[in-house]
Amino acid sequence: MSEVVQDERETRLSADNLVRLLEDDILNSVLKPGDRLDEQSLARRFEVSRTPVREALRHLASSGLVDIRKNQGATVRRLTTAELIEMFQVMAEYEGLSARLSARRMSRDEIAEMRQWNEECQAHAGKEDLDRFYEANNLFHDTIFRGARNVFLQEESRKLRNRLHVYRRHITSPRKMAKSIAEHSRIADAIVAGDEDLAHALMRQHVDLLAGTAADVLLALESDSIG
Amino acid sequence: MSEVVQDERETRLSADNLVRLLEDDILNSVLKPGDRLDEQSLARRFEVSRTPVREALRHLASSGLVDIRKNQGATVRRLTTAELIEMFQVMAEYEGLSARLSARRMSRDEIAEMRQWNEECQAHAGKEDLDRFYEANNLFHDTIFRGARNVFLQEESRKLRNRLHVYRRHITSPRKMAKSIAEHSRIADAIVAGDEDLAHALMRQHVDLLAGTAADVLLALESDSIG
DNA sequence: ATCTAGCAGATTGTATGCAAGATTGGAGAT
DNA sequence: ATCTCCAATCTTGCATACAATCTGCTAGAT
Repeated sequence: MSEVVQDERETRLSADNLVRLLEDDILNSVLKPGDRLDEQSLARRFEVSRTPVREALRHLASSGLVDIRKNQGATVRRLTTAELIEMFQVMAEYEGLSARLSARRMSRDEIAEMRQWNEECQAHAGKEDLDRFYEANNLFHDTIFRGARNVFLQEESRKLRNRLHVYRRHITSPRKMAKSIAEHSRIADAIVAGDEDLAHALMRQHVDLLAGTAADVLLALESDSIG
Repeated sequence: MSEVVQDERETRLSADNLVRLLEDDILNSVLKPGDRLDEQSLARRFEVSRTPVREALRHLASSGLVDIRKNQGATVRRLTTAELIEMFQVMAEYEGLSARLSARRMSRDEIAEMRQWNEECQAHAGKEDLDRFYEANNLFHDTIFRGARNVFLQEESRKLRNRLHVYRRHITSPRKMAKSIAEHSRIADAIVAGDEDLAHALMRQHVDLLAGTAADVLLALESDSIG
């Protein structure tokens, strides 16, 4: 055994890998909003020099997950309530569009898959298994995004969902699950029927938890603290 | 005069400035889709080292304007027809949402401004001044984005509009100007009336030049070449 | 003549050194 | 005791050096 014992990961990490690793840490709340991302510490932790770390941080910055301020380093981005509302509104629009496009383009297989995931939602809702419901719910929506045949939309919504992920979990409440499942059913029906306007509208309403005037009220309340 | 004569720009460019300069070059077609972005050449041109150039390129890559492939350098991203259609669909959704939100929130001043820009559109359309029409048209839409009070939406649509800019100019045809102006009027009316659903729908239709089934046809034609 | 292998040049990816700006802690003054 | 100012330390930003990979050309074989 003369060889040096390697880390579990590959021999060496590169900048691209760092992006994913850091992204994961942020999404899984290992790194929390406001946490400082010190270049040297990260370099030591991943056993690379500062250069690839810097590049990874810049990348994360332009995808919105971290903040970089000149000569003051990077921190995990903290979202204000106002920003969250804004993002949810856009997310609702993405989802609405995906439903509209799916109503035009979805394949038989995907329709079956979509219905399958909603049944899974129902199963986990029955057992009040929040985490698994959340997961099945995501897969239901994913299927509709795939059915939309719009890679750009899929990618943009993926990025946005990543940014909202941490905050989104807390919103899923037990009693809303039943309501969600019923809404899923109606959305699925509209898609199968090819009624794109209905699919769009139903999906928008389904996702936009803060629909109606609630958003406007909160927006007014917090508008000073937007920075 | 013992001091060294400085360049017209500030004494020194930093990575952040580079992002904007390169962005401008791409948007103004100084750098065309497919062009190679050599790190050393750019470093010489801007009189900095490769490090900030690399950071700028990574930034542009994650905002979608350039492609970076490992060990093969950066090129100005070239969009396929299919990708363009996808992006226009999303852009239409952004615009639709901005109209919806403006119908709820737009101020009196902004309403006046919005109508002003459409009159400007009309003036330039009369003289068949495509460039100025294009500009006034953009400002009309900008006003609605501002009226929506959603910074995130505004920023995302700005990024997307940048990416589409080069391709978009060519789409504006003389005879479509009159139609646009009429549609602007109806959108403005819906916003003023506070009819968010109508504003949303009208704006979507207005922007989605490839609406209806045209997109699907082209998508089917090109779907093999999406890579 | 064409195809392949291998070497030379060029370009990107990473590491490290150095300068400029920011943060923090303490000493002195009020 | 608290506030202010200054300096030591630390961190980031940029430059340069080195390593790894890719590209393109040439030479040789079939």
